[in-house]
Amino acid sequence: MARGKIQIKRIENTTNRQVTYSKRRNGLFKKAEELTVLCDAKVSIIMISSTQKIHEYISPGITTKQVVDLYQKASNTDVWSKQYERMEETLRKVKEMNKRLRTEIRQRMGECLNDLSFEELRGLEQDMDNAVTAIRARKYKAIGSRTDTLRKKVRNVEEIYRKLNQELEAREEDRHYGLVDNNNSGDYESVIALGPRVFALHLNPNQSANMQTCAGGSDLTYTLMN
Amino acid sequence: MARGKIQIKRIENTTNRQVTYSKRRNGLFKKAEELTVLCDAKVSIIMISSTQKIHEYISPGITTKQVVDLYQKASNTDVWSKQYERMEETLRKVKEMNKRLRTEIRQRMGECLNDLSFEELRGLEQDMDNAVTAIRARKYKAIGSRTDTLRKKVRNVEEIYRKLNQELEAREEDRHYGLVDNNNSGDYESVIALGPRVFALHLNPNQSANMQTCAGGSDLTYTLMN
DNA sequence: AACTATTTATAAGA
DNA sequence: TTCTTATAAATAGTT
Repeated sequence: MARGKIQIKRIENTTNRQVTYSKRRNGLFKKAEELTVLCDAKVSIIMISSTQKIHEYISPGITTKQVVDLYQKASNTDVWSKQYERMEETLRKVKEMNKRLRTEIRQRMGECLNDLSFEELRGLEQDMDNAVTAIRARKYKAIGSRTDTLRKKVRNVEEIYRKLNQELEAREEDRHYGLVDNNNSGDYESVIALGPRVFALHLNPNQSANMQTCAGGSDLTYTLMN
Repeated sequence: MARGKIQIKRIENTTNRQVTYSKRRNGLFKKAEELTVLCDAKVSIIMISSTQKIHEYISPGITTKQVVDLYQKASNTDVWSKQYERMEETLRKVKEMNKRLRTEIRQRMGECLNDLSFEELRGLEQDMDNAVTAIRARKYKAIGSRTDTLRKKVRNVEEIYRKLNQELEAREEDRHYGLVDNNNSGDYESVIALGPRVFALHLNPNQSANMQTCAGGSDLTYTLMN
């Protein structure tokens, strides 16, 4: 385009090629800039030189990412980067696995048994029987430990009852001898009712145990095991 | 650049702007093409006009995707972040669901029951019982239809047996009167053993049915129902 | 990187 | 849109 016309074909001389690349790249970017301003357009240029260097132009007021996103949207090409494709594949597989798991659960719930062969049905039944056995065993174990806890609570209550009775009897005896001791003994708080030998233990309904609750008089409140 | 210099600023007249956009776009693409050939480079141009139309140029031998991937790698800009993030989130959720499904299956197999409460255990047991019942019912149904098939096979064998016996007796009678008929009768193939009235029916072991197999003599082979 | 002869791009008009 | 064409801009080859 100056000092002689040139053929549009690869410049074999490396230096010349790189110089021309640099000059024309600037020319291209300048044109892009003018276009941007004159026509109120947005331009993204990405160039890769023969030496694999990357240069870009992007119109002011926009990012390359935005341009590419728009391009992507418009061209309906959203399966691009390798990573994206890999992730899509993974997602597909995980979803597939998910579906299979759901089917298996449904089968284990007694649904969708139509596509099982007789042998598969037999296997599933066997499997389920074993599972039920395991679950039942577990449940019994849970019942057992729950019962143990309850038994301990009962023992705790019985202990409180026993100590209270002891103390009460001791005080009764003391009264016979005209002695009254205001000190508490033992590691529990005791409030002794003056007057008739009646008291109440406030228990939660499910902690009732084998204590009889007597009506009237002062209330005795004990902290039970949880 | 011709017929008078212009200011590089937005062209207010819409028509002029669009005409200039079109002309300069072609110019830009032509320059990009020349650059591609002369300098052995790769160029990607994406342009968005003021009317939001998208045009692109891409050098031969490469795709816009490839250019953008390279650009992404070089600039460390995740152009796809939005979509990528969305997909990542989806993948996370699906994997989470997957994990829960696996746990549920394991529990339904009688494993990993530790983190279930007593009530959950009870519910699971109930559920499993129902499922086992359904599966067992299904199995019995399958057994039923299998038995039906077997019964039909037995009837088929009995029928063959009956016809053979009939024919054999007819022949015995004929022999009494000195007559031998070489024609087969009926829609089945019959091979009559000369000599003692013994024959065998070859059955698959599981198709044994209630036929007694007689030893010795010639074998009669029949095609049984499948 | 600068120069400049020449080619190329293009603004305005048709 | 396309063609024309005068002129601005780009640039190949040189320094």
